[in-house]
Amino acid sequence: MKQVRIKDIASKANVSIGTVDRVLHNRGEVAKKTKERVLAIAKEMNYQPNIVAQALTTKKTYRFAVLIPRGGDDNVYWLAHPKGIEKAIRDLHPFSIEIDYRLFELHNEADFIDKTNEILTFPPDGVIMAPILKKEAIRFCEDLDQQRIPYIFIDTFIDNTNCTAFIGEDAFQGGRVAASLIDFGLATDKDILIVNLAKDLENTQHLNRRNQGFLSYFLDAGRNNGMKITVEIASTDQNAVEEKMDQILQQNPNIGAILVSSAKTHIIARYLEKKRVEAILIGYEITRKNTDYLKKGIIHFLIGQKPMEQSEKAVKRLFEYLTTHNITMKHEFQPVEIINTEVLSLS
Amino acid sequence: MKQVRIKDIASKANVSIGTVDRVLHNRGEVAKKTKERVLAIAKEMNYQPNIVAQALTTKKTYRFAVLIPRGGDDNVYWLAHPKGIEKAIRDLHPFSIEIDYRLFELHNEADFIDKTNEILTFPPDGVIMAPILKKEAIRFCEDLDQQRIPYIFIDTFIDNTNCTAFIGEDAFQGGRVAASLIDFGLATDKDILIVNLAKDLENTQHLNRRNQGFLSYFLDAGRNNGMKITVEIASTDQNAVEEKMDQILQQNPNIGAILVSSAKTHIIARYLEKKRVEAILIGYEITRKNTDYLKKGIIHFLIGQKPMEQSEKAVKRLFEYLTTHNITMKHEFQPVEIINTEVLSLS
DNA sequence: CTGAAAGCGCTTACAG
DNA sequence: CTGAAAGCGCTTACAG
Repeated sequence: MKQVRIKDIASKANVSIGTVDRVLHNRGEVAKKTKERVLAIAKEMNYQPNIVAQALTTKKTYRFAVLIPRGGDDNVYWLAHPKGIEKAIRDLHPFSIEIDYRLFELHNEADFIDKTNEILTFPPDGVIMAPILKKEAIRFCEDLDQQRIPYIFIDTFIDNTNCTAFIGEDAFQGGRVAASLIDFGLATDKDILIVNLAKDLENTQHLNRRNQGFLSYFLDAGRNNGMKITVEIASTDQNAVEEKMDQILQQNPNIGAILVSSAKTHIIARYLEKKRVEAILIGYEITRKNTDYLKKGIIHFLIGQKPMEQSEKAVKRLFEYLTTHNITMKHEFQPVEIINTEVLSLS
Repeated sequence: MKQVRIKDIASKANVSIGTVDRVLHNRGEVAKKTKERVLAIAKEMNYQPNIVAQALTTKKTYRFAVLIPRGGDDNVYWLAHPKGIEKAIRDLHPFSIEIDYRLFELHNEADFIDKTNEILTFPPDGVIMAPILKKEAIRFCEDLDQQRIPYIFIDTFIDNTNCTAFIGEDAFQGGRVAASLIDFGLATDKDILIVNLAKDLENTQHLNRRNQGFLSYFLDAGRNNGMKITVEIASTDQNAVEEKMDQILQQNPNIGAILVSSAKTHIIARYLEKKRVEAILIGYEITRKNTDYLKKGIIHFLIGQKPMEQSEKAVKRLFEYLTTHNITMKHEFQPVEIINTEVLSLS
């Protein structure tokens, strides 16, 4: 079981270590026959490069491009990802990784495309991306495939691409978790309101999966037998929200709990606070605006999808892939976490 | 800011690199004057060894002793720690770490002392320990100090030792989290029963902190204004538990929720199941026996202290300390997690 | 007490 | 197309 070195391969294949290296790295200039022989032997001996020696000689700095939406005070979810990336870089010390952040404006296709083009020109050793804009992302993946640059998806998954890995939330399960919390805290005869609150139907697929999970919980096992009412609010404008919510609550006086399927939970929280409506409120994402209402007791629970951990894993997987060509797990669902004020005060 | 090598120190000090190495590693055979000169220069140039080169030449395998209680089917908490350790070792690849597990029988002082002596004889490069038996642990720490072997505490902290770091649960906060969940699900006029269920008062300090946290929550903010009743059950024998619980519940018919402050929650769960008592039940630790009752809906939530993560961090910290002498964080409280059936099905 | 040389496993010019 | 040599930063005998 001891380490196989290129030296061992070389002597077995009757060539020099230089030739083995050329074969292993596909740098050409090797006779087809030799190449095949070396490859066969390497495989047979189960050669794994010593990445310590590699690091020492090349002193290579891996360059990763990170293509995600720009975070901000109103979008702390995406602000968290870079923190996870920095954590991974620390963990990977003393190997050297350089991150090239390309942050695009949410919902701005042109900006997204610009950023992808920038990435293609430097180009990086690997890409970590949130393929939120599906059409544009697929196009980009094709370009990356052509340049043989590996890429990992975070947050959102797209089928039929050659992504090295995907790391993200199991949205369906996230919905079930939200449901189980409401089920625990709500009287069984009360109604539940599901609010889909998102500008431009952003990320609808994700939100739909959450809602499916939410409803599936009650179909399977829930004690609650009140109505489940769903409402779409396409604007986050406070007035629009108020008007709509007033109307719904008036028509359904028996509502005892509200689920917001997106990170915009704080908007409904603000409404409940202003109108002094007593109801259980549960939503998604540990953003500042949300946690403020959590602390006030207006939001009862938040379901978090651990963005830091997602990005941290993405960097580690990509590095592992580049150094060893191993893929640990193609699809990895990050378990969600249940957050309330008390858990929050610890982190 | 580029890397300083021993070569740079050597030329500045007008000695050979061999001498620099001898000084840096305290291997003697160096004139006092030279030694001081080299040390001064190294410090001035802020020399940091290149651990990649180091690893390549020495092929050193770090040996860590792990002194924790033996896990088992009835003690899955301690079974989880080795998993975290293995995870850390994988993450630290290609550096080589060898773990020497010294698992002692809980509450067996003689066994604990035996194991500490075994550790002192081989001896390891560092120790990760759960200093549960305070007196014996302090004695051991003194021996380690003398041999200049660094040690990290997990699970339990002891003051006035030279431990490199501590990683564990914030038990007080864990109690608050449990309280907040009961507060969410329980009618405000119902009573709450706190069960301290532990053989031989094991780990009482930890359990006490949890209970203090639990009660502090209701003093601070809770909506519940029922009674808080505490009962000690010193035996985990099913009959003893039944008798005691029968008595308590008869005397206090208004109890709506039960908190078990230890991992023995499943014993109360079994009681509730058998007697068909309807009550909210919350406890600690994600053990198999507990999660079985979680799935049945008899335990509603478990508070987990992420044992795997604790041990994983311990290994990484110790390795970091040995290679760089940096201490990232002396005390690190692992945030607790809220677990119910739905979250569980993800992990 | 000190220095010079060899070697860890790999990559990178360079010579043929 | 292929091999031999130098070098990454460090440690380890060995010679003096």
